[in-house]
Amino acid sequence: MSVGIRDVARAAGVSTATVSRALGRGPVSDAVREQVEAAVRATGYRPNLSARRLRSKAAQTIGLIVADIRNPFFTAVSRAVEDAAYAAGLRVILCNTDEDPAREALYLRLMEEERVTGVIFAPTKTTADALTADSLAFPTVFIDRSGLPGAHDSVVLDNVAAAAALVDHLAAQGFSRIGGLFGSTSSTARERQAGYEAAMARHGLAPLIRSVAPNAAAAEAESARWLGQPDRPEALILSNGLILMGAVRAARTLGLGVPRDLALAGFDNEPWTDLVEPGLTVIEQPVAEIGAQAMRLLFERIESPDQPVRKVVLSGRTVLRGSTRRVA
Amino acid sequence: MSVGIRDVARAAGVSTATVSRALGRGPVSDAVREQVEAAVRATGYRPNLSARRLRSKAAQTIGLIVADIRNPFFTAVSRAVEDAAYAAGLRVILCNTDEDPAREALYLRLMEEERVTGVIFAPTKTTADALTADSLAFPTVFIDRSGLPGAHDSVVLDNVAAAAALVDHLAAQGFSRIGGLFGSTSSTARERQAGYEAAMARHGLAPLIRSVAPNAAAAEAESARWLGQPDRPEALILSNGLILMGAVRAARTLGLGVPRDLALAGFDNEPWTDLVEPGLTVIEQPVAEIGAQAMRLLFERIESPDQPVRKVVLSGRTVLRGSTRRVA
DNA sequence: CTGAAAGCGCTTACAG
DNA sequence: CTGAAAGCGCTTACAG
Repeated sequence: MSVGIRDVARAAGVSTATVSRALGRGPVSDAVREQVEAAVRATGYRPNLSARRLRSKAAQTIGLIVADIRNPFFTAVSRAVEDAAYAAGLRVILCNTDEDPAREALYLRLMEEERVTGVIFAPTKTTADALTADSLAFPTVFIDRSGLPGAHDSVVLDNVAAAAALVDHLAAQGFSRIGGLFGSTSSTARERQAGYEAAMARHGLAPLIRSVAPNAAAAEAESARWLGQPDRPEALILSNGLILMGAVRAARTLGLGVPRDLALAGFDNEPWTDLVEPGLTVIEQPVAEIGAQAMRLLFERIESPDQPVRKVVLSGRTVLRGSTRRVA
Repeated sequence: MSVGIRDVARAAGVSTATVSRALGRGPVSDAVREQVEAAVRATGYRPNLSARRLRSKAAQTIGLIVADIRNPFFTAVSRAVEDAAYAAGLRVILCNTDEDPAREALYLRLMEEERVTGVIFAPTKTTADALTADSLAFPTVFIDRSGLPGAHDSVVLDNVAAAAALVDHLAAQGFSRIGGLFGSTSSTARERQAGYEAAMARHGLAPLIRSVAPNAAAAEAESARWLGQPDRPEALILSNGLILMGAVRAARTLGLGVPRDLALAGFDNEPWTDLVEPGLTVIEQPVAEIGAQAMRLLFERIESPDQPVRKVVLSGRTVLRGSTRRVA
């Protein structure tokens, strides 16, 4: 029924070992290689990847575990990862945890069972804090988020500097009641919060902090509560694109004009942020670079398992738009 | 080094066959099952999925091949597919073709080599038209797009009706120079174009049609050329969310007010479409339902390979917003 | 309910 | 460069 390597061998008049070599990079004569290729075409043979992986003990697979595939940041990063992986002849298993530690555990177990070559992972803070250098059975690079210091290779944004840049800009525009709404699940949100706090202190301003599940619906609800209060902030910093969207919706619903009644600045230069009036000031992350660097670190870790742990910190770019312009 | 089923068997004092049964749904005594589970915990055993798949000839895997993962429509559908798959104990391989027939061929081949249980596929028109009922070695459900009539199960929108609804609305608002910008790669764009043409004819209006690669950059460029002409349309229908975004950008750049200088209506109720002023009129697709129905068709096809081909046609919902309001 | 044995479809030393 | 044979780590008839 299904055609296997034996059928190809028979058709080509060679052994299965030779077929295997001809299809891989083994040493075979040109004449034999052509015979084998003809036999493959004639039989419609497709190698069984499960058998190949089992025997060769090389899964040729990398796992990509992201926190939320609806977040364009992760879609963009994952495209960069996939491009690099397929260019290197590796397949990608994409997993989506929804910021849920239970699902993270599930997928990490799956990675073990797949015997993956390596993993790129954006963990929740809960999971990251529990993972020591030797808790993972495969080479792993953290992305967007870091874990215990020195435990894992990682590629992250300079979150402290980026958040501070937003505060500096708002302060320079004359805003002083600057609030910060940060995600509750990631080390990255904490770092952005720390950068915010440090910068606020530097400007002699009192910090106004709330945290929220990093999705648009939760952010909208929390923003609406906050902005509905009489002593509401006059400017808001939002720690990612989803939270930024939630805040924009809340401002709309409450009838707050941006930036007249409320200035807005956030993270992630998503395609819609320059389309909503008057344009949203954001930190743009080098998404393609993050994905590419993560793959580079992963490949190098696979090559040299014992090399020191590395952390690549990339700078964000501040994109100034109308949402933070001081209205006289 | 790595712990295998033999190590577990030894630790539990049973045969490997018994371990295999205890881990699966084989008949084993409760006492033995507990011993085995204890041995699994003690040894840290993780089954090798490649070996399991090879031996059992059940990949427990479905392939999901989408045209563009940057398109939120496909991200949304893929989440629905994944939820259903993981609930059924199946893994998902997600592939992204970028509307490129060469990449589609590559991934279809990969699906064969993985011996997948089934595939959900959003093909380009080029590939769809080349795929007869028996050209695929695995059960397949087309999604968002259909192929040769009766060749494959599919879940699609009622594209003709949806496009007509947009034309009807614009015509009712008094617009007559209504243009249509459609994607160039999918059967779906063609159907939307057909619905547009029929409705225009019904209203006694002359069709104005252009087509473009279905991405924001190409759509922006084409829209800018079109809208820069003196006899430009006074209203535009855009065949998906990416093209809609491109058109919005072009209108911005040209300084055309919406809807004063240009009315805009499109497909896909993406989160940003109600945020850009004055809100964009769109057809909302039942994305979760599309994913869930596709999985249902796929499961039923796997169950009953010889049942008749089915096509599920879902209705879109017209969401009216300011972008199509007639300004006196 | 349990075990011994065969075998899924490949690749890879080992010889030649 | 090529072939015969072993074996990757499981599951599954086949017996009992």
